[in-house]
Amino acid sequence: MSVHLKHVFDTLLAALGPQHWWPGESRLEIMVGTVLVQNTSWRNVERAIGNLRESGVLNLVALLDLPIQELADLIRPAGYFQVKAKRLQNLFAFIRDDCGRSLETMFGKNMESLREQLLGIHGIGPETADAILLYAGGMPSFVVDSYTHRILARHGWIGYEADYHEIKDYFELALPQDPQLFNEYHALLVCVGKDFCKRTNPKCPSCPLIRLLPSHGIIEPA
DNA sequence: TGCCAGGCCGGGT
DNA sequence: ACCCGGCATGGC
Repeated sequence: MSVHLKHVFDTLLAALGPQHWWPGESRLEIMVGTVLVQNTSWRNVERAIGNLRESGVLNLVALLDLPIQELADLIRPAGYFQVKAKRLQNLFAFIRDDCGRSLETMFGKNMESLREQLLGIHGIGPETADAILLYAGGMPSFVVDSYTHRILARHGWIGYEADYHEIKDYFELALPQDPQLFNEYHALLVCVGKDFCKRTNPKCPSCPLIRLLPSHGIIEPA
């Protein structure tokens, strides 16, 4: 199995090249992006982050003082802007109250305990927590998303009923705990999803998804 | 024009 | 333990 997943990675990397994730110029910007991108296209998130940057509030001090309605108005293009504004404030409050307003302190924590703390924040679920750990913190926490689930299930590598942590374990138990590997792997899976999953019905098990290099070990769905 | 996008939460059964 | 609706903008 470990040979299998590493082989898939090598094949994807050779075919698609490094993805240079996560897009963003600071750890704080990356964290903001992980919340804004929840069930939303990255294109829309870019506009929202652009608004924050142009307004000069893309820093912790400013964000901690920004009234929620002003925050919501700035992130409007990302959709769900009222709930996401609250979720962002919850995350900022965690950094303020439980990390001494310091990202150094935040990511100096033990990964497992920090993950549990992040999951305790209202609006931060497993994917967002893992994306923060991996892409903002450089910690080896594999990120699972809907593409990952669909790609693996349609190849028959996992069942459709597999839950988030089953899939996370599937990768983490088979691969070395290398942040750079986890970083690139998740990014490549999303890239595959974007390029090959467009306009497919995720509820249709026979819908063609992956046509990438079957001769290299990535098989066609049944 | 309807469906989808790098989720998550709360209420109902 | 599921299943479902709500949240919302922009692209194709």
